[in-house]
Amino acid sequence: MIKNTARATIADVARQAGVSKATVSRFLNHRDTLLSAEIAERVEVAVAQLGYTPSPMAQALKRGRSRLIGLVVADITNPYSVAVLRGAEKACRAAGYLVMLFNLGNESQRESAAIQALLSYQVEGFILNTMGYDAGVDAARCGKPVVLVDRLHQGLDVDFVSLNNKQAIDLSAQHLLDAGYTELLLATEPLGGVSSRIERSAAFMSFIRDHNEKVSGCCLASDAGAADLDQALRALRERAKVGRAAVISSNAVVTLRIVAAMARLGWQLGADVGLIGIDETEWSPYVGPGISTVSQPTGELGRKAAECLLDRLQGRDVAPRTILLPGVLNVRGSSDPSRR
Amino acid sequence: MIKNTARATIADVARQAGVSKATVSRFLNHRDTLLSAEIAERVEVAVAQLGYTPSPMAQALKRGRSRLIGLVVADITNPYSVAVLRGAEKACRAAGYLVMLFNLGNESQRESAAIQALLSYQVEGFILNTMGYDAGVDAARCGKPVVLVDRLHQGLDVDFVSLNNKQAIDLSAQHLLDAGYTELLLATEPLGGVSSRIERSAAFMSFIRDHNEKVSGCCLASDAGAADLDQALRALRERAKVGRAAVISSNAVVTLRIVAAMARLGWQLGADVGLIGIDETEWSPYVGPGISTVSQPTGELGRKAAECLLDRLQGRDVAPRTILLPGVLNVRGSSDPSRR
DNA sequence: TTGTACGCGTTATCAC
DNA sequence: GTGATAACGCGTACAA
Repeated sequence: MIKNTARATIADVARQAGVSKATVSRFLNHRDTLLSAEIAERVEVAVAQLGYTPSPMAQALKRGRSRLIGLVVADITNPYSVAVLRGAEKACRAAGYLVMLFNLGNESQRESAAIQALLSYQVEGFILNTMGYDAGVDAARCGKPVVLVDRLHQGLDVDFVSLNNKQAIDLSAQHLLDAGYTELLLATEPLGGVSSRIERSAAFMSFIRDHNEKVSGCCLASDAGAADLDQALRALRERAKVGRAAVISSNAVVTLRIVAAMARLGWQLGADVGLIGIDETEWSPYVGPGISTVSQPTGELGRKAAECLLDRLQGRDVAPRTILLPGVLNVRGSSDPSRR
Repeated sequence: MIKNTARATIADVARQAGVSKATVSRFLNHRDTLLSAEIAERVEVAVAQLGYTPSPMAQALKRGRSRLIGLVVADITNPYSVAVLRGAEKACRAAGYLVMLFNLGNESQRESAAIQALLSYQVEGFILNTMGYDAGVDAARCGKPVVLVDRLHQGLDVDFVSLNNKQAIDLSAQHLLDAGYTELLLATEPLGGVSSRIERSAAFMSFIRDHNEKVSGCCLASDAGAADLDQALRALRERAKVGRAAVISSNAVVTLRIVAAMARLGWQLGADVGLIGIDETEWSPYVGPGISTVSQPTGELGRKAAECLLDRLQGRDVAPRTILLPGVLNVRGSSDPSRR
């Protein structure tokens, strides 16, 4: 194994090229500030020979710019977060930034610690997809730009990128209604101040109110155990005696819980109880008769988030923007038994 | 919104406490080197008042230690990688290290760039779950410890943590055999020099040889399109005229492809063709009659990888270790039609 | 156009 | 015990 080949420093390059460090630095940073072509040549060669790359650490220390962006996700296990992450990371990389990822593993009390850690590494801005228990505030307080994804933070008036929750819920509910389901249940994780959950519930209740002659429904916001969920589904079907019952699940995690409950109850997806879930996944088409979904434009959400941030990093100081992207309906057997 | 509160520096603390920077530094780093209790008190108070935290950047610059670990994954979309990542990140964090994640998005040519980027941020070591196209070598060349997860790199003799592929394949094949399947197919992505794929294929062929009186089988290593996969499955079933046919898929991605093919062909999982996949997923129990799997101890794999690295970071210089963890069988309907 | 000298925030080595 | 001081690798006034 070859030994510790210490990284070449700017001093090494300077020596090799027979110039001063300042000259090398200038060559690297502002090539426009014309240096004699001959010197430039010499430096260029030296850089190539030594395989020199500037130390971002030292650069960050000197100018405060680290070319680092902090990305905090509540739960990396959630495919939604990963998909958004991919889009954001790609956009940041294209702009010459490196993303430092911090995963909370659903321990929201670690949020402040995460921000602090990232802050200490001089990240220039944040993309936050977290619970928002007053942690993003720390970031904003330091004057670093912040973009929120999917979840608003109380008292934080910054750029926000998200699925258009109202549109997505309306799309789902209207589809269910069109498919002949009349008794609806929105299943979500406990609201707990998470804006997307709250918005989806509100949109759902609003839809129900607006269509109360044709359909009725209610919300189940809980992390309740299996027994409780089974009970809720039984009750739902009970209520639907005259019509047909269906569930809208507010994300992929909940969708899987509903599927598990249906399996326990021995009910057929679509036939016994309809189901449509927000969040498209790779497995949606293959579970039972296929699970209907509303796909989020996750890659695009991530890209937009990154764009907002980069925008501000380049100095544009505009009013906080809210970017809402529409979901797309994927109809499958779980909301249309005729399909299988 | 409150303005740019610049981070407090060690100099600020020193001034506030009426001591020198050196004293503050000593207080922070080696508290053992006794300082007068009175001074220690003063510094402690000043640190608290100013909410001072050392700048990892400056520390890294000075001592070369960044408390950063570079983690490169081939594809963050792969749940396996994410699960390993979680385990590793947790262990690193517990040891006071921050993980910098780099996702290749399956563009293996970016591997070298990733290592370079991470290297420039002075990461102290690497955990690599990548194709291994001679990139880890860069890392090792710099004398930084490297741990490989799941995939060996040619010419890189370092710590290696992985599923025991032979055990996992034997477990799968034996189970299929016990369940009455006699014509087996191992479906994998193109081998392409990826050690885990190669090992799984080899273990499979070895199993077939060792049990050739009871069972026969072959490998399908391809990223072939839908038509080709369908064709391969038809051929498989053809060969199994006298007995029953089953597929072992070498990871979750391939499992989903097989499921899709079965759906296209209108065949029943388990009854028409058996299936068992390496990699347990959250959806396995709910696709068709449930998909049998071999779960990898992903969290543990990540933890072990981190431990190996931290070990060397603390100076232990031992011979490269190979840690193989066993898989666990989850029998479901896809390999045991009686279950549903 | 190019080089010198200083400072970014730390830590380590010396004196005191 | 404690305080100057130099250095880590870099960027940039300033002088030349």
